[in-house]
Amino acid sequence: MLDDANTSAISIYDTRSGRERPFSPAHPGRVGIYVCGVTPYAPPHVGHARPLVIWDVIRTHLERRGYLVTLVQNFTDVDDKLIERAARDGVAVSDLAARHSAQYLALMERLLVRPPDIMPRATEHVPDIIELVSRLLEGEHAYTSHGDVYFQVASAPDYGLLPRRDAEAMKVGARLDPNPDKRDPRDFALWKRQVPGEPSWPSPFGGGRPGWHVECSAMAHRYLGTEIDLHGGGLDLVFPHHENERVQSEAGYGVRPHVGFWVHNGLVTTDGTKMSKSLENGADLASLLDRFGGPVVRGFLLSAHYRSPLEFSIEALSEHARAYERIKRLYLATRDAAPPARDLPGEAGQRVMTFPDQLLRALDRDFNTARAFAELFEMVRAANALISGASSLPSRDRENARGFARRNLAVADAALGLFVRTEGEERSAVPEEVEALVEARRLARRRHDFAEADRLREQIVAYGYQVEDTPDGSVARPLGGPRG
RNA sequence: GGCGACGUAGCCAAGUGGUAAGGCAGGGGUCUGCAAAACCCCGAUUCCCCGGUUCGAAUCCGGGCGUCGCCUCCA
Repeated sequence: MLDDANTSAISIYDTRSGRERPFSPAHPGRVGIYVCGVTPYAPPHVGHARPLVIWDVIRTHLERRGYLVTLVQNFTDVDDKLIERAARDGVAVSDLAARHSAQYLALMERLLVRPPDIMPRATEHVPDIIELVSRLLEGEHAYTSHGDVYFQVASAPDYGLLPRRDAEAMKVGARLDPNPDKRDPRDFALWKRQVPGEPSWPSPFGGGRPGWHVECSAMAHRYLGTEIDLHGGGLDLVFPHHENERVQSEAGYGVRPHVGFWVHNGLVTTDGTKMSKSLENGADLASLLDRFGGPVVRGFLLSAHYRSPLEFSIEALSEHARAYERIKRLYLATRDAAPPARDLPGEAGQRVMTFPDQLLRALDRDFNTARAFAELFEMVRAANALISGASSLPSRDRENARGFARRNLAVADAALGLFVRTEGEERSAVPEEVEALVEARRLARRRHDFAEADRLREQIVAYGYQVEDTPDGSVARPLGGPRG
């Protein structure tokens, strides 16, 4: 099934215009995406996982619709926070950044996220940053002040466009910056002068390091050119980060607009408030992955539309784990099914056969993963009804339904990333002792000694397993349902 | 204080003008030695409140109330 990229009906919500618009890239058939990554100074929490998973789905869907996608996601590996933390812990900034970047990549893999095409680091693009700052100085969009370089906000007449805020009001409303080196409180640092003990690089405007915001403009330009089709990040980056990035890119590279669609994801909250590293109320991503497995955490993050706020709790995650179990069970039950050979009867049959199209259509509409899951669950119910349940279908049709289910789950897996394929994460084998108890119980049931059978079941439960009797025999599963 | 977003069943959550998806929890049934799983049936005469536009509004407009976010650390 081939899709013509030019006729696909993808629409995307754009923060700048405040509405959903039909998507079309600057260059037909190709999409350049820049997503703001992290400043690797602390272990990630669930909130950091959201954009990772969302952009994995977006990227994959655009590819599925025929686009050639380039996804760039950066590491801002030199920054105030990093410097403070490194000083506090008595380690080198580069070591701290390297350690947390590596951990971030490992967690990304556990979330079943494909690595972005390019993952640039700010420290490896200092020449690009210097070049941009030089251009801004030449164009008089920036000025130097005691070794610092500031962007002159007054030179961007439309400042406030992205956050849709009044530029003058921002001047008044801005927190008073005690920095007398700035001409305007809204001005922001492009280059920070060298401070002993801090990382620094030589530059035409003196030794120092990049300010926050420039690195993204420079790296996006380096890998994607002057027109970025999709630019993403958390909603909390809209201002100041993305707005500053926008004005400096447009002023420095002379393109406007330099971004087609600004795509911002809603924030993950706990107890009704935003999760953040500084507040330390974030649930540690690594421990959640240990407890629930990649697919469940991933599915939870996709269970709401990406722009909605998402309230995190162990209960919410557990609830999603139970929902996921329905999908996983069908997956396990149809793994060995042969490909579908002919049409399925009835309404349920229609539902099952048309699923791939329904799923893709849901994603066309601003990557509506919540709706995609609804389609998935409806398909699962219809497939189960055909395969087992009250189905009166002949076995040939049932087998065919299994084939369609397998195909559908493969499609859903490709689009949403539902199932782990690596050995290490697969469900661990049932211990021998438990297998022995299952066998003993089978014998007890065969001689109709149900009291003994029930006693053995209790023993199996004591091992943390639950036994299920199916037409194909009895199987033990870990309590809490299938994992990963 | 300014700007923005959101407010849908017990809980989570789709739905942007045509008469309320899906999931979890709960109740009843089928199947089963009993369970589990699966399937079937049951839930908002109604979408925070009040007005307005319209033949028709959860959806558009105005005004309240509430929650959250941003206003130079932030995914």
